[in-house]
Amino acid sequence: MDKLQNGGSNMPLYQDIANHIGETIRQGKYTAGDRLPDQKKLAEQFKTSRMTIQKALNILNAAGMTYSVQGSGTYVKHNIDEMSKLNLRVDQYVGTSSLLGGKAKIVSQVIKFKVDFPTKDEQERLHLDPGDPVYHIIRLRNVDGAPFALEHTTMPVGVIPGINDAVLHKSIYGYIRTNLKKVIGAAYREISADKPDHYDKEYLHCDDTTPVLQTFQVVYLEDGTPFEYSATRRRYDSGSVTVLVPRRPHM
Amino acid sequence: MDKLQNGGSNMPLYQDIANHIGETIRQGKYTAGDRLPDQKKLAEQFKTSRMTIQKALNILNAAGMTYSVQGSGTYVKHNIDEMSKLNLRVDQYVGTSSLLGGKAKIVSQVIKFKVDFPTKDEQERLHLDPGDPVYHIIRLRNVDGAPFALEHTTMPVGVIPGINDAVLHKSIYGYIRTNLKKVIGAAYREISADKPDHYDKEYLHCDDTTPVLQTFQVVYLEDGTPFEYSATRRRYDSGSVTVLVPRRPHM
DNA sequence: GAGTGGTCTAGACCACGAG
DNA sequence: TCGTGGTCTAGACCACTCC
Repeated sequence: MDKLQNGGSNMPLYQDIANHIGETIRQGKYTAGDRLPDQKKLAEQFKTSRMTIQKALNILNAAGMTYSVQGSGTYVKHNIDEMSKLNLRVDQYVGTSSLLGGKAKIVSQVIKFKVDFPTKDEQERLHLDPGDPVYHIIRLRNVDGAPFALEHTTMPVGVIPGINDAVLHKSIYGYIRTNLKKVIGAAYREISADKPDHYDKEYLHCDDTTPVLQTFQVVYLEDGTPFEYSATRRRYDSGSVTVLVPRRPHM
Repeated sequence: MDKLQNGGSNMPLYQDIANHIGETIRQGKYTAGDRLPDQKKLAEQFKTSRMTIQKALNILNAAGMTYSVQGSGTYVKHNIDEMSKLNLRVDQYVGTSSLLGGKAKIVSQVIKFKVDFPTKDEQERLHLDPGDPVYHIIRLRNVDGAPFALEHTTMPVGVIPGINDAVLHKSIYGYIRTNLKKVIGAAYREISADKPDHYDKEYLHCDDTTPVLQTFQVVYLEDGTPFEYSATRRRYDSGSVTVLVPRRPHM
């Protein structure tokens, strides 16, 4: 019947089932507002237990494709198309390199690169002692030949050692994952508008009436160690920052 | 023992256990980097099964307090303090009324309130036909007597009926939850910088060099029906928008 | 190999929604 | 009252790290 042709996948069963049901929905077998078969039937259909079906449905619910109502059933939402597009955006790694679909050509120009002791503010944000050195980096990001953003980055040398010019021209995040084999965790962002400073005027061609969109962020490793404190500044007409605010969770 | 004195709580057991462990961590019994007792021990300690303990730990992991490594253990993160603060911000309902801790006094001044047919853009965003009427609302939000934000709101009359002047001066969201008994779901936001328009100049006292921070959002009900399309405009010096980007989830 | 978390089962009872 | 999803159990096996 509806057996999974999973084959050599090493994915958990509930993940496979979630993908399978999600695919079924996207194919239009169930449309907006429809009720899915109940958990007992799904368990029989996929020859598994109800707990496993529930894990699968939880994934679909969290992904915004369906929602469950106790005593009633599990239903297909009315805006899957948009939500799945939005989830893609949220599901991307932090860092400018992935803001666009990865298709544009990004060239980084290093404007400043030196090592200092951290300021008071940086000590607090990055959990550092006054004697722990940090990199201070300013890079101009050019997209398809045009200046796009200015990135002011501070990183602790002790957490992310071995940064050099070659790394700066490629991807710092790739270096952290591949060479340092560290797992990147959550990030905290603060988005604000600002008047242009002299860097913005020089490199982004701003004048006094050109608003700047600033995304300031602290990024943490999986274990909670902060490793990046940065501000990305862009002209107001170069796009926006998108956020998906999920439905209020439990805790 | 470590028995829970839950008493008359109607919270699920795993939620109680998560709260309990979280409280223990906050009290400093476990500090940054410490490993928690393994799941088997926790199950014995709380007189429950391992599956229930896992659900509790999943909550703590999702909340950013701990993280689990297969084959190794569950550990306390290094930045609980910040993360819990950030989670509070993310955990709040959408709408200006909760941007500040709820302590400031907010007074709404209705600048415009009428019913129209939707524009092309609004039809798309709110899934409407050209003949479905919408409210067009502009409100000035004053915080502690000073103008703080301009909210341009569009809502479908068919989804949110019965809006009137009394509702506008209080909370639209409260009206939706309490009177219409509808459940609010996820929201999509787009944050950008902009030059001031004539409303901003008149009501927020902007001049030509004053950047404006605009938060544009579409809010959905639990079943995925979009019910609000709005733009909130503030002066660049009135604060920022904060976002917590969680660790990349499964789907 | 011992110890850990991740997955999965085959049941059970409870809470809630709808007719 | 019946059907639904939510919770919970007491085990089991597997994948992974290295205590």
